Amino acid sequence: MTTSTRSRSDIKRDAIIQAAKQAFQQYGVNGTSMDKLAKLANVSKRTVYNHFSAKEELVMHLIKELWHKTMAGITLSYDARAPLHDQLEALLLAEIELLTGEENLELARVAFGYFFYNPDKLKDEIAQLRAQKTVLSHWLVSARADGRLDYDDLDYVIKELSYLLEGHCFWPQLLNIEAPLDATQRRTIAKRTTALFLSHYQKSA
Amino acid sequence: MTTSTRSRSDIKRDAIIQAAKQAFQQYGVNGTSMDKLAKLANVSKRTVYNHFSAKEELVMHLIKELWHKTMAGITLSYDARAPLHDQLEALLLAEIELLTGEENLELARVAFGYFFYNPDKLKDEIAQLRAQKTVLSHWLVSARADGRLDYDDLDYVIKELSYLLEGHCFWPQLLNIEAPLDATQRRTIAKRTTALFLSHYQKSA
DNA sequence: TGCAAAGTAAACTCAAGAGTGTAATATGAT
DNA sequence: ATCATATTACACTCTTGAGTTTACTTTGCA
Repeated sequence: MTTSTRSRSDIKRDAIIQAAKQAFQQYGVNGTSMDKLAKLANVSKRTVYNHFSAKEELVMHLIKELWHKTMAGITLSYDARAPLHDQLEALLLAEIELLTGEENLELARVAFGYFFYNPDKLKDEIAQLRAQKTVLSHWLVSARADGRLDYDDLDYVIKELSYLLEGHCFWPQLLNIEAPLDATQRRTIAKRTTALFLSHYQKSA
Repeated sequence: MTTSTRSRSDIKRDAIIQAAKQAFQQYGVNGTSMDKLAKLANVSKRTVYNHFSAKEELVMHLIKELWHKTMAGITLSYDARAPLHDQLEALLLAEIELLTGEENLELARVAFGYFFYNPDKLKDEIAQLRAQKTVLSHWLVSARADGRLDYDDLDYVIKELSYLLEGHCFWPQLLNIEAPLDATQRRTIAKRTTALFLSHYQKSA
């Protein structure tokens, strides 16, 4: 059957992609030669080039694939009747799950090694990333409009929250200097960050 | 005079170091060939190798030099009579100056590009870095002992403060996605971070 | 069985980059 | 003037890695 033919090719392709993902994370794009990659994928070098005409193409493919996986974003909107605390905690927890997700870290590591010395290319990507922060910002705006939060600079406040989360969940893991967080630790961070945030910004009637 | 002989050699040496510092930051260690470096330093390649027997030696020299410059740390201790707010703000501002200092960013960029795929080597360096956080931790311990702060987990609280500062002053600048902060911005961050922190942890006797 | 698409192995080209050897030159001290 | 030392230009070796060529094999389908 046609499925089968397509299948063999796809199996090879997947092997290449898997090997690339793993090798690029571990050794970096520059640290992974196409020969090494082919060996890791149990595939001949020529086959690699039959699927991806150049190394750069493979890199880009990976980044985009991982990016789309990560983009399965958060859906949660402001509820005027529920306690602020619970809502924010849930929202932060969702953000944390996103940050700590293996897909996100994988993406970050590959992209990072690739874009570190190409800040111009990087800026465009970051712009897209920032656009995604809208769930949190919607919630913050709604809560303020509802008279339950009191802050003046939305962007700054978003940064405060983001930096707290990223500091705990993203940078140390990206650099492999801290082990990935388990569910309990993630909950704790969501809780404490919520507490810290609300004790400063919740409107004291 | 001997000074003069030493001088010519030193001039060359300095030129090499300057060029390396600048090139390693801009293109990364791997992105800077020794030929390119020699050309940038206006020095023959052979002279580079006369001063540094290998590229790695040059990299290490740079990292150590920058490290020592950065280590001219902060001196500030807890004062039972002064307002908490003023003390913390001053302390944070000092930390911010350290983080945003060109030396620190230079160090970080070079080290980063170098250690990113050597997490093992990196861990040792980080250990030293963490040991330096003692000024802040002394202050926090003293203020709690004096009954003016209320927190349970010192390490966590230090992390909260560090992450807020790093998020604002370090990571974006490291990645060149945000312009360096001017004095006003630095003060603002110190102020707001102090406010956020104290509204949660100051003992409301 | 036979054909077409995909895969394979290995030798190849080409470029770049680390590091060396050497002979000639510049510089500063005596 | 002379001598030691540092610097230079440049050709060289060696290795690595990207991408190609070619001749051969496997696989699955008709």
